Amino acid sequence: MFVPINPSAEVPIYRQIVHQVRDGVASGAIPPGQKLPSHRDLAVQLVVAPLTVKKAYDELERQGLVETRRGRGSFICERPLAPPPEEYRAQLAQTARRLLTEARLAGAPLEEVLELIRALAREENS
Amino acid sequence: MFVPINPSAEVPIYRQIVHQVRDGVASGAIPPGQKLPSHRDLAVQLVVAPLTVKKAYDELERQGLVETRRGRGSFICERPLAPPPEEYRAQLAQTARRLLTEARLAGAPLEEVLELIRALAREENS
Amino acid sequence: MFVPINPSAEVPIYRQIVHQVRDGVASGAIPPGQKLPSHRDLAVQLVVAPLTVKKAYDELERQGLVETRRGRGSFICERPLAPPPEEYRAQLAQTARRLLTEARLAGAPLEEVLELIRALAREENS
Amino acid sequence: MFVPINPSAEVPIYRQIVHQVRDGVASGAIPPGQKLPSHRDLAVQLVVAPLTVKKAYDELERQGLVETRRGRGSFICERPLAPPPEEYRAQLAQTARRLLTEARLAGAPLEEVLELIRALAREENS
DNA sequence: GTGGTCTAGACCACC
DNA sequence: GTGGTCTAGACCACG
Repeated sequence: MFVPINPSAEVPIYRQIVHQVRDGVASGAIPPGQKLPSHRDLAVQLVVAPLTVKKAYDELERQGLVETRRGRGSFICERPLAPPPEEYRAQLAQTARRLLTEARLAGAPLEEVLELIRALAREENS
Repeated sequence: MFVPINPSAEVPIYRQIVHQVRDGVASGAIPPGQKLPSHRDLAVQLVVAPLTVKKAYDELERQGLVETRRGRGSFICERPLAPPPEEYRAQLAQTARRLLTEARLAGAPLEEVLELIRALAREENS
Repeated sequence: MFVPINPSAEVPIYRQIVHQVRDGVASGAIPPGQKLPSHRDLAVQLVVAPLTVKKAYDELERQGLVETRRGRGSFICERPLAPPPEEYRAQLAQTARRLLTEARLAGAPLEEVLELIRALAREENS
Repeated sequence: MFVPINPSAEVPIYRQIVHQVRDGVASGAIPPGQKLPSHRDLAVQLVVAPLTVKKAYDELERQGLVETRRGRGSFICERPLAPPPEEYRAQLAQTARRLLTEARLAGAPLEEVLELIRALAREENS
């Protein structure tokens, strides 16, 4: 369920974990209500410090994606999240813009970018 | 030609500068061979330390997008880049994946993402 | 493990540090996986500014010889390098050519150059 | 007789010119007594500033390799140079050491380095 | 004037 | 404690 962490990557370890959970939820791989591993267990599995996993879970809780019940563990929220309306669209546009820039510099035409996205979407739905 | 820096943004200042130049080249706003401002001048213009601009220029040079001639200044390369084929496509796919994740969590359907990209592409071509 | 820096040498300090590490790895004096001193500590030891050591470490990382883990430190890569095949041989030939030129102008015959190299090789292997 | 200058190279232009002359003399391509082009002519040919060529000629004169006669031009000295004994051997050893380091990191065995040098020596003598 | 390097100190995020 | 970034100023070599 979790893929290995890259400790040399530029994005901090705790955020790599956050992304993994968010991706899992967005793609449906992790269903609402699902119990997450204890931060200690996940730390062992990912070969990182327990505090680091804890920080990721805290971040997810702050984002309203995860709920922690004392003595029970951490769970994906049933109604995962209220999409913050405007701000999020802006973020979306910015990521899209970066994608376009990268594509241009790599010499990939627009149509190829669109096809790439369609392919990824199909892949995650299957 | 350069837009203001956001010194409190999460992405480091030097990288904001890198992105501005890359975006400019990708969109055609900065033509090949164009001389960039001296790193000192740009530092004044952007209200940052000269070393910070220097670091951005160094990075761009390492990426093969910019060429520096001592005593002359820095210039956009004539043939801006030998696209590192595999590696870059992987990067592209990863950015695309992040875009999809963000869209899903924001509740935006696939078609809306595709339309957003098309709109941005049109906008930059006009 | 590190020898003193010559701050008045023509070759920049940060590159002297790069060379020391490269030499150490090439000769086997610094084994793969070895942790390097923190750039602050090494700065104290070599009596240079921390940023200068940092610049050297960054360069080594770009060369694929060193791997940096945030909050952990910098380490010699386990499989130190994927030798960039062509480019590196060209560099080798160029250095060899400079050696020959220097030898000729110093009046040293070819055989003496060869013997010098053999002697250095023996010395480092012992 | 002169090969193009690389204005983006790390080694300064004037020194690239110095090297070209030194190499030419060492290999015999430029015979003693040979007249060098005027610094203005060479500047045109190499597409650099006249002052830069002048600086290279000055350097060569300081090294005792070139002699300038006012109104006549610059000439390679008849008895090109008194080899500064000790200092130069030390320099030689240092260059040899760098060659060995590069070779090791490129994975080239000692014998290959020796053969490379022999090949270059043959090449220049032919 | 331009880039190349270096310094001494600061603040922050991460582990 | 560790790396990551930034600053403000300095000096030098180059063109």
